Amino acid sequence: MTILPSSQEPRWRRLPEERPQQIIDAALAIFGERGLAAARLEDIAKRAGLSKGTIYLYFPNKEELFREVIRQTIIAQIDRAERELATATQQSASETLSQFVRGYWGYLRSPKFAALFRLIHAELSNFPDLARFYGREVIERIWRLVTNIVERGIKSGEFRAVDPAVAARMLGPMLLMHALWCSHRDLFKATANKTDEQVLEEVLDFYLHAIRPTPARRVRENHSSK
Amino acid sequence: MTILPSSQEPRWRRLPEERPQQIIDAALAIFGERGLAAARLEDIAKRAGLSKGTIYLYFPNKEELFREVIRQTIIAQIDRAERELATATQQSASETLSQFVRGYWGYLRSPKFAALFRLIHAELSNFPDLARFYGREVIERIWRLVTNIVERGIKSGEFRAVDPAVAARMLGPMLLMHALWCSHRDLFKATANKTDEQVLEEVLDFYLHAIRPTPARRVRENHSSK
Amino acid sequence: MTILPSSQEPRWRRLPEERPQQIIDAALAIFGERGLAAARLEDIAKRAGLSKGTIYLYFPNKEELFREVIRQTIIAQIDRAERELATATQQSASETLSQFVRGYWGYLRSPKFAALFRLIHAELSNFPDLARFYGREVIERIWRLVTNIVERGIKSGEFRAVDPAVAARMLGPMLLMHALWCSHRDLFKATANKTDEQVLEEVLDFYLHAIRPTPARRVRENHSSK
Amino acid sequence: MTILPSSQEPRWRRLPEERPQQIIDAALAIFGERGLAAARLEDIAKRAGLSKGTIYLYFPNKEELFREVIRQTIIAQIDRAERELATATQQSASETLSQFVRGYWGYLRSPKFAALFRLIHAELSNFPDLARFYGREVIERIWRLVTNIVERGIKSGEFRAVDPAVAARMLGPMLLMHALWCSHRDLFKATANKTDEQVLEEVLDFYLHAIRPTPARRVRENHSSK
DNA sequence: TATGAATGAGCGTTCATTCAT
DNA sequence: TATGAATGAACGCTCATTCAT
Repeated sequence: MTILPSSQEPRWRRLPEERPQQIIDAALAIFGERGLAAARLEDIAKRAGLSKGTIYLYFPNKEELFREVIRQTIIAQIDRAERELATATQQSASETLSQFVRGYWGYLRSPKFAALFRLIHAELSNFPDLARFYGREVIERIWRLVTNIVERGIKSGEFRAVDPAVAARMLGPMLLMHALWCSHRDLFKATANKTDEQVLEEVLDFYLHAIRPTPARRVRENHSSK
Repeated sequence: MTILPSSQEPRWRRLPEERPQQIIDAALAIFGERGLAAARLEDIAKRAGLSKGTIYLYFPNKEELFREVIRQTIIAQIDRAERELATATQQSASETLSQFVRGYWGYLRSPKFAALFRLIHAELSNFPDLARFYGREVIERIWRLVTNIVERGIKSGEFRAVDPAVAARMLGPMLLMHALWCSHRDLFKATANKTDEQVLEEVLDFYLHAIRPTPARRVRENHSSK
Repeated sequence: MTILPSSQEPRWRRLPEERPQQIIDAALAIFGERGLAAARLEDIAKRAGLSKGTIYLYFPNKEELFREVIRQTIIAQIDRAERELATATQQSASETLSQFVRGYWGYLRSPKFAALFRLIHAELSNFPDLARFYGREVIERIWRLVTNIVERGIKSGEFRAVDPAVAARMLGPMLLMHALWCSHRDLFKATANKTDEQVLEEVLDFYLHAIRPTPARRVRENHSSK
Repeated sequence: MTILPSSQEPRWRRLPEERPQQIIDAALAIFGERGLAAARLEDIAKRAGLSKGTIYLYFPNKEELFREVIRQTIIAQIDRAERELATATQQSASETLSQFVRGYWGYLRSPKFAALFRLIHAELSNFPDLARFYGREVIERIWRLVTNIVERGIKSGEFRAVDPAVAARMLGPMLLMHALWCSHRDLFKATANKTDEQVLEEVLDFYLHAIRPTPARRVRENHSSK
């Protein structure tokens, strides 16, 4: 910005505009590790490279910081998802699904998601508005998205005639829990000796099997569950 | 101090042996609501109908109480599961699976599980030993159990030739997340207008579809789960 | 209470029933010295021989402690005044007045009053309810009391025909400010080399002169007290 | 920094010389409302239309600012009084007294005095030097002034033979407390339905009655104030 | 065994003070 | 000269833990 930054311009000190995000990032990390109550403002400040008091220049108190952390993280995740989907070329439903799953998996495996998941669940009862926001803007959004893909697959004959809304509900849980397990391979043997890619493929494969077309047509099927 | 009332005191207000369990039950409830850090010993005592100091007669401190709560709850869950399985008559794999799922679902929908799940996840990083214990004794145990059932089903031709360990890993997530959603119908539209039974059937049906035999060979299937 | 307090009964630990008053006394002293905002709870606790946390067993917070200190101090002053007046034998108005003034002066010269006066005035705007309470229960009460005495004196011919309510209003200020000055002889020369008694007599004498009967009629009296 | 706008800048936004007084005025107001400890530098700055840091260009710290506020306010009051007295034409002692009282009353009823009074009393013990300064330069000065007037009145036969120093001490308290009461008519019924003028007249009248000549000698009095 | 008053370390929050711009 | 972002010491308040009864 400045023209001719003379050689000894010593330092630029972080821009105040970055502060809120710096703090939110640090806070998400600490809150994620310790939970709301056990997290110490001092640690958040230290992690953000600031002093305790500075946080209060940008957030009125710990709880509001927490809310903002959750809100921002949710919003960031929505934005990310939307940007990703925007670039999705239209292919077969299976391919679309596969592409979506890979993108989603990337997010589920990030530390930000792990923290968010823990916080949302741990504080569900104390912050019902945040939980509602999360349910509406994240869970349901993904659910509707997958529902659409499945619907398309059914129409095209790629998938069997499941209730798309029901089928869509099954995908998230499998991905999510497997991602959590992959984040703690030391704790859960199930995924201990598999790579992320393997696990992902197993989930996707299993899911596609569940919605693969029933071959029959006229073939005498009677496996109607229940 | 009191003079005289020597021999015949009505001495058994409550069996002291019950105390620890009383406290643990109260603690699980409070910890489940508030989390470890935010839970107040005073509230736990009140809920147990005792006074604060009494807790220290049975547990050395808050953290140890927490550990014991988690341990006991996990152990109780294992016992319960084993007792349940002991009574299981051996039938087709599908029927066994169905029966297991129904029993498991009952547990997943109980408030004790909800509390345990939240606590384990919230304190994962602070109590890795508990998390490991949980992973080993609960997650893996169930995983192996389902693996066995699936293996049996494959052998009997009821299920397709999946990797049973992989297939087994898929069941828990779907049940668990759906149980959580059912516990918060106000937050998640997906299960809002379904009964628990409907949801359970949907999951089971979806799961069985995923492992139903590939019709390819010959179209002679007749396993109709349930 | 205990019969036969055996010799080595080691200590009786202060009775919890005394705690609130202990704290209030200490608080009045510290608040009086430093004011509400500058007083540190820790100092109040130390002065009461307790630890910081103990205060919170009896008062919900600093402000409420302050209110209670003021309330109690006001009430104690009212009680004291009423007890004193109860023993007052009915004599001439002058004598009654003199007796009242001497009693009031004793209170005005006590450190409790000095603290109360400072606090009430310093926090007037922040605690209008307390100020109102003080005005109603202390200032006005004394005012009415003196009004009555003056009225009696007028009827009996001891005093001139002043408006008794107006005359009554003049007494308090003179006593009060002189008491304050006497509490700070180092600061105010005016009372530096006089004893409390002298000052008191001067005020009383001056006041009685102000309401002494106008000689007019024909009576030629000159009972100037003292 | 800026290139070109060289010579003709409109350079005198506000004279820096005014700054200290601006700050002192704002500080007196805020200190008066909140007290020393509870007043926030930020609020003082805002009230002065400046930013927090600027105060430190003129005062080394909060306490020194406070001292300066008190000192300046006291000095201003002295100046004001002296200027006023300088214009006083010499008349009868009663008239001089009356004139003085009216001027003094005007000051006592001003918000500046109310603030000063509260602050001096609230911080008496923490700033004994200021209290001494106030006692010497304000209280005693007025005391001596009134003493002189009374002395003159005694000599002229307008007043009875009181100890002028004693009589002088009685005036301030009555005026001061009545002024305070008039500032809080909502709190003190005594002055609720009187105008400032009425109250002032009542005080003056009462005071003059107290020092009116004793009729004893000969019943030739004619001073009746006003 | 059970109580609950007392303690004091610990943390959230405020705000006087500093300092780079 | 003026700003206001940043700091960190200080203090109110909480609550796990202790202990006399």
